Amino acid sequence: MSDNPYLAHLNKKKGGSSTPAPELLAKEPLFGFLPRRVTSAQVQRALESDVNPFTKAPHTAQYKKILAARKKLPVYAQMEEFYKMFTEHQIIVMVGETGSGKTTQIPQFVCYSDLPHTKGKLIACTQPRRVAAMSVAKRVADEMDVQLGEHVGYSIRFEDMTTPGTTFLKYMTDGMLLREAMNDPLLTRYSTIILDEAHERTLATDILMGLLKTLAKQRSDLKIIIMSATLDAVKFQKYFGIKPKEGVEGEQGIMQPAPLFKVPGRTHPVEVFYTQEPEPDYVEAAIRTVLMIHRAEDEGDVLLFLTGEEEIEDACRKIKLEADDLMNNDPDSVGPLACVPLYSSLPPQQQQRIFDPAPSPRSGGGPPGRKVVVSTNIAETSLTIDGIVYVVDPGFSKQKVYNPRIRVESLLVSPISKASAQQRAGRAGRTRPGKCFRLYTEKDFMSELEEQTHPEILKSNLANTVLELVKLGIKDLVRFDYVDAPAPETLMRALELLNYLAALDDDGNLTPLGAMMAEFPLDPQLAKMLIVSPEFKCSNEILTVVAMLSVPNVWVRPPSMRKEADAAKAELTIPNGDHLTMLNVYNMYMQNKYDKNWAWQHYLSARALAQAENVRAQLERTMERFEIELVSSQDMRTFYDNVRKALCCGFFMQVAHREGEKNNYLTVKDNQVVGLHPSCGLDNQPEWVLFNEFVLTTRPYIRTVTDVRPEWLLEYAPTYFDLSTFTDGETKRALQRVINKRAGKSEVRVGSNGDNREKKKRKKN
DNA sequence: GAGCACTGC
Repeated sequence: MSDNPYLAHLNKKKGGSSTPAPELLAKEPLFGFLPRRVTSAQVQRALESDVNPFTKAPHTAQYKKILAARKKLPVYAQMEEFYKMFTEHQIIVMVGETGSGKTTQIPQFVCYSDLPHTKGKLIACTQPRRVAAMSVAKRVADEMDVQLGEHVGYSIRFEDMTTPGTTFLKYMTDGMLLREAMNDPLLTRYSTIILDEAHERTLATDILMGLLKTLAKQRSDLKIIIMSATLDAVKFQKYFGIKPKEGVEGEQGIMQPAPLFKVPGRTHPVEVFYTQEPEPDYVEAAIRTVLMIHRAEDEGDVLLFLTGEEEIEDACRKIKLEADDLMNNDPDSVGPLACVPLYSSLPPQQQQRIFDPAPSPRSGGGPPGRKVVVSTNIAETSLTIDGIVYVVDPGFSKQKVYNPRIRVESLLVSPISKASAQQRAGRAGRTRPGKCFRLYTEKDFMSELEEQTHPEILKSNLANTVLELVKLGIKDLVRFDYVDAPAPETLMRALELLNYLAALDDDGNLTPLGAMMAEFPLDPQLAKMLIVSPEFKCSNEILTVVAMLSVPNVWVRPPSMRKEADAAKAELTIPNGDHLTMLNVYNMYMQNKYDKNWAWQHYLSARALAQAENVRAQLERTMERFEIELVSSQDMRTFYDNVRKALCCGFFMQVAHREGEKNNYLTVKDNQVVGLHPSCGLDNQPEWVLFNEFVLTTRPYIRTVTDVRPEWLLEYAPTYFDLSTFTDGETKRALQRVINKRAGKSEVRVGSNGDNREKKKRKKN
């Protein structure tokens, strides 16, 4: 038997169902607990104990206080039902609406059943976002009366707040668990894995669901809980269903859906209103509705959902102007209004303003003030604002769309799903009964909106994901058991890219280079150029470029100071490439670190630059692990050329050739007509450019662009630039000329005809 | 001569 002290006792006594002596329980609250066979009565007794069963320290007064609050959570009342289901099944789907306490309580329930601390195992609970993983872990550590980072911890990128050997309950981002799976495909450290917020369908959660479904068959000791919102539960139940007679010849197993554990939420009712007719201009209608609420509805704050920064800032200005007018015209019935914008690129300090209280009445006894938060989707999932009573939902959000044919992800304002509309409405009922005004007709809601928002896996470029899956040992990507399978063309595009980058061989097997690439938290193109950069004596520089490309835009351009911002940018610009400018910006930032105001004075985001520093350090550690040298060229004549050459090794598939005159480029092979983005710092329009991204806004643009030489492309990516694979056109002819010229040059050396001399002469002019 | 919905490694 194991060295489990509780079990050891049990074996001596033969049978542990009789109630143990109180003195024993006082010292060993977990006495008599059988792993995975505990009852809610046992657990409740342990919870009431004066001794912490995990630390053996006496419980604090705070513990008792929190416990009293926990007992009021809906999920607490269903503890017995939970243990019964958990004991009997390997996989459970759980539905718990907001306020049910599922995220904090269920993992603790599992701890008492798994007793992971006696077996050196852990329980993992994944979250789609870092802040959630951190804050929930803190809360649960308090509830369990332990230090955060000891028995209960969290693990997110850049921060591992766990103690190996001590931590047995770990909250983590879904991406982190996926990373761990790449090095331990059986996830042997875990006794139970809980995927929380599965309905959000992040890429990582979707891949994890596929892995866990397979893993459940290989590891009978592993338990899995999928926690989600109501609408998705049936889909997950079916996906994780089992055929009882699977494998038995001649038997047609009947699919048994995974059991559902359902816990009610604790929210207030929200009354939903629709418009009679469709609204032609949703922004105008939204502003009108907010003002109507302000004039006619009882006290309570308003949350308005719009799609982006510009729209939000614009709406805030208009609402403020009109609300001030209303108040001045009718001070006895209309109170003051504060309008607060909210979107992710807003500095944290300004984001905090959403938590400010509503303005007070202008005079004692006057009409109350009201706060209006105008937000992107960030307020739908990531941030909750208490005190919201009214929600205005125009029914749109910006959504990512991926077009595998031209390999471009773009953002498109699109109608939201029913699930999303429901989530938005719910934001009105967190503190008291509320109202939701939908700026579309009920008929449109019923018949036009999709049930669910498309999962990320259907909207993304999967190059990264495919590399991860191959690293995970998934052989047949097309037949992998996805919850929702991506378009075959998306997978083909990803495989093609990875093959050109030599991460996969022609049979789709991972190459040693690909295995290394998969270890970097980067897109494959970036990982590739980082790994090859020592060959060009510029790994220090490429590491910086890669870090800068991994963080949000560092340039700040306030609408009122565009000229100044552009001038500041011009001073830092390196004329033959935006990538080189990024390198320069980072180096200048590091040189001026003693000056706290440097970033601000140069219209740069200090936050983004600090992030780049952080990413750079993390990538540097991974490079050390693989003994990839950090080197720089001392020769200033070749310094930037080396960087440009290394860029070609990763991004040779993202090259465009100038055709015709003003700002007209054609992407190589895909033949998309694009223009240099206005933010581009190139001083002329070079014939060949390499770009980091292709964006589709008012017209197709390429952004973050560097001037490259066609000779480099032919030399470092001969397979991709094999001319027999090109369609006829100016690009092919231009490349052919380069090849002819090179051949000609070598012929000149052996003494050649006048044609080549003629060509050389032309080139000089 | 334009923009950055939101996450994550």
